[in-house]
Amino acid sequence: MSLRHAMLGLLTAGPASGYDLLKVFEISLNHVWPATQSQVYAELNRLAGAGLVKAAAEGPRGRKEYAITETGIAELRHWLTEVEPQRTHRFEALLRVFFLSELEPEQARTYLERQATAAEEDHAGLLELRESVSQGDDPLSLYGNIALEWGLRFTAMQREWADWAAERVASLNGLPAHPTAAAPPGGSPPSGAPPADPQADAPPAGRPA
Amino acid sequence: MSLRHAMLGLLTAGPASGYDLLKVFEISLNHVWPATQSQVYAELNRLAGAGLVKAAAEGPRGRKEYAITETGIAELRHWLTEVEPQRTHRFEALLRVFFLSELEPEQARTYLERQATAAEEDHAGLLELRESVSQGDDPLSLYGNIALEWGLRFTAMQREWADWAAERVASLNGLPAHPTAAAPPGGSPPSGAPPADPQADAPPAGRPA
DNA sequence: ATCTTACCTTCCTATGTTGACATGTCGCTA
DNA sequence: TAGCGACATGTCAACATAGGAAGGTAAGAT
Repeated sequence: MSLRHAMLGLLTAGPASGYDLLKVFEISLNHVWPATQSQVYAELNRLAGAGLVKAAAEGPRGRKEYAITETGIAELRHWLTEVEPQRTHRFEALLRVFFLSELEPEQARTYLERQATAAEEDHAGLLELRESVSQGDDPLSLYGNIALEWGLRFTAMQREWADWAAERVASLNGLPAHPTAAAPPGGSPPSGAPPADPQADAPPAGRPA
Repeated sequence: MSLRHAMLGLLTAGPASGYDLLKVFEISLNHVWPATQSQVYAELNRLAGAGLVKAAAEGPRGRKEYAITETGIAELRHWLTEVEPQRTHRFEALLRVFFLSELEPEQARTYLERQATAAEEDHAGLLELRESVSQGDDPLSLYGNIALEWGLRFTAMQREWADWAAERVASLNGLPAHPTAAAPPGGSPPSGAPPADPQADAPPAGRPA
């Protein structure tokens, strides 16, 4: 039940309405723990029923603000410290890789290259995000920055892996080499984007001691 | 509906029963796309109803083998090439990071250190897996290797990030430095484990061009 | 000969998740 | 002042996921 705790966590920053929380989910939590409107409102009512949050104020258009209670904070802390995080994840993009042998090698390479592009776009988006919040008057909190850093490293890793994999598929199938990533339509090379892997044959992951 | 396609994908390797598929999910697909028994059997029936697989044989103990049909293969290819992979993921371990400010810095560091340990264990498990399959008579298929490489890079990244984050939390809160990872109980340093980040202040992710 | 351990499927309940639909309010502006 | 867009909540049906109970069969070990 992570949704519940995500909402409790958001409410520690101050009272908010379902609508407010929804915005946060859409904007900043979307790639970490997506939630829909129906989930948020329903969970808010359950949370209130369980005494973990309480209605704090009523606003203009039927707006209802909720605040986290002491019980709610205790529950959040308990979750953070005592409950084991779930270890299994679902990676649809990776699942597909297992079955890429059903396609022609060139199609497989196309798929991997698309993954690389997508990862690079995500990476660029996060870099922008970092800039925009750094310029605000108060710097992102420590933990916000740590989470952002995770995103940067993850997207960089994805990009490098997909590039490596695409090249491997190509070279093992005698496909013509691609012109080392067609220059982006913008013109000058974007700085801050993770560079492609230098060599394609030696995976750098399981490093020697 | 990725479960459906995962099952189709597995059936391209040859006919199998629900039980067989279940084993594959438990053993090799568990960290990519977990599935339960109730899901697998139910989906198999739906798949058969939709003509994407067909009952191929009846075995000893009520065992029913299914084989993928032409329609099924076409559907799998369609999914691989035409359907956009889902871009949003749920990372519970990362979600928690957003709310770590609710804890004492030392507790937050403990959490991050546990993440680092878990990532290292996962990494070690994958290295073992790679050894065990490399020693088998036929090498893992190209795409199996590519997926495995993803896992190795992912766990290495997680480990490095968590180490970095734990140190950052400590240093920004004046916590005593830990003795650079207590020596593992085994004795000699394990080779193959990803090394800790050299310096703790300069995140290497958003590399300059 | 019996016992245990896999093998193998079906059914059930509870919970989580999605997407759509329904409903209404307030503030701005053409 | 009419209309539009943002604000704001609620409900519903369908599907996905988790976990377990129940039931039975075959093979191998003691």
